[in-house]
Amino acid sequence: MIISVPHNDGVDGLAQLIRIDRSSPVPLYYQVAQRMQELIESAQLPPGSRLDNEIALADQLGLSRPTMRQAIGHLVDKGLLVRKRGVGTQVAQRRVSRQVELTSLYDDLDRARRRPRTEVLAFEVIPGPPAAIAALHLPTGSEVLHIERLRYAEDEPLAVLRNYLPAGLAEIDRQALAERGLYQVLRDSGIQMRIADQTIGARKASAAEARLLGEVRGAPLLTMSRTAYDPAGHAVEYGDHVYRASHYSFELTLLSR
Amino acid sequence: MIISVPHNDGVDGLAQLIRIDRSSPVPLYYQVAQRMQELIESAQLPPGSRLDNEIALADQLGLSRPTMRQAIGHLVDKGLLVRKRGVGTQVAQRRVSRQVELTSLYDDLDRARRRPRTEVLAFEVIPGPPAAIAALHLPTGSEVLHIERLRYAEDEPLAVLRNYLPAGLAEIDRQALAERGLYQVLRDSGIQMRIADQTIGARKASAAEARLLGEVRGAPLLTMSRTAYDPAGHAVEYGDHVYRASHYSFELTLLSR
DNA sequence: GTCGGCAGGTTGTCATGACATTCTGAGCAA
DNA sequence: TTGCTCAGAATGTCATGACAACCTGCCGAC
Repeated sequence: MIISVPHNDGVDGLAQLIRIDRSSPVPLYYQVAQRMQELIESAQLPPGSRLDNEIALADQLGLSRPTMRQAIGHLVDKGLLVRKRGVGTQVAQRRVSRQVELTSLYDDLDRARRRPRTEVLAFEVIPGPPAAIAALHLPTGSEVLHIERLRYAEDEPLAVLRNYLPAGLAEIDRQALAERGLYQVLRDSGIQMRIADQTIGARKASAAEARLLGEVRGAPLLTMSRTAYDPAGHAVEYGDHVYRASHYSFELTLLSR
Repeated sequence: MIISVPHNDGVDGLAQLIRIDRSSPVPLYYQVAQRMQELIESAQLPPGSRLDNEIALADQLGLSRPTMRQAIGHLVDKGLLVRKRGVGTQVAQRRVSRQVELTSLYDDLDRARRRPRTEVLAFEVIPGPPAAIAALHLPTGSEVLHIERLRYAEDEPLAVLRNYLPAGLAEIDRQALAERGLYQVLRDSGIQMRIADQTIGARKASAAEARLLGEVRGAPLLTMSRTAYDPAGHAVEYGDHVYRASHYSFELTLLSR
């Protein structure tokens, strides 16, 4: 009788599914990581399947072991792979839903094909309100660009977005804001965002908010205030947003360690 | 006249502030990373200060460059350091507030000295409700441990916590739950949690919830449902929590890329 | 039959060396 | 004075080699 090897869902020909272009400027480890992520997300590498050991994989792909390890480590950090010393490397059991990243609401809606639309309610340079000044770590009395927008999804009002940016940070066009998300506009201006602090809470809608959002007064709203920083740690944006709780919720993935 | 070197807040004797113990089982890169994190958090390495280059640092500490890079990379991932190719490595401008991790509310309150207290309302094995079954990816009809708790902070009711765990996952003592947080109890049982999916929303309080939490009916509540997975990707816990919006908000730090 | 030790396999850590890429600033030329 | 070029310096990438720590399963001893 033939005993089937337990848990052996191994993929022998992983190397055949990955092509490496050594003339590309894209780093080798990144090419491998990206390709492996595609394979995992397309279920060609199903959850639970075991990879060959690092040395064999590196050998098959014509890479060194550190490079292969770097690729695998990248995916382990993302939670797509699980490594166990003395055992091996497996594809993690579940598909990871995309992490809530430093994206704007607009990008999220756009990806979800929810037909985002934006109405710019205010767009002006003003002396910074104390809350914005404090969040952006600016000297008292500094001027800020104040933006207020009403965001729709599928022609239904969804959120009121108030944002404050240091005046003169970037060339921002009011028209661009009506067509794209703030974060996309910032990125197009060369502003990078690396870290953000968020606070998520809830409260009742004021009369004005209820009117804008098509809710009754006192309806529960989800609130999110966020300060975003560039790679050097300088604050570039402070936002104070309210969402219709009946139409919106935040989804996020936490990684431990 | 002496021209001061621009931006040179360099710390020469970094090596003198770091001691490595080669006989320790703790990896060298980790010893270095941990010590550097201490120095940054204690402002002995102030924000903006520049580190020596990797090769010099490695040399000063008697390490190889890859090891030194691994230590620095660790802190870059945490957002404590900023690396720029061709330029150097600097301490990031702002102090990073602690990331919302896979901690329970109890741990957070305990750390904040808010005197958490727990009242266990329900503790029973039941046939799994559909929502819990789906979240935990269990076969229909499976039994689950159902826990319902009322959490206080400083003798003020704060949240109603409903949790579901696969039956028989761990030895859980009702008494332990009254004294510690669920996550601490799970960790003590050897259950590890690596990834969690969370959804945060808001809604009005039901009559029962309002009574438990000392709010009026219709008061805004913050809701959080979470499914936590162990390193292998198996669901270990599903929680459905409601918080008094007037007393609680979520704070989290997002890192991009 | 059960327990414990041992061997083999796999990932974790660390060192050394080399070259590529990128940024900054000094110095030269217009 | 202004703009361009280039050298220096720093990080980014990759290769090779070696040993350590850990897990699993086999196999022998009791």
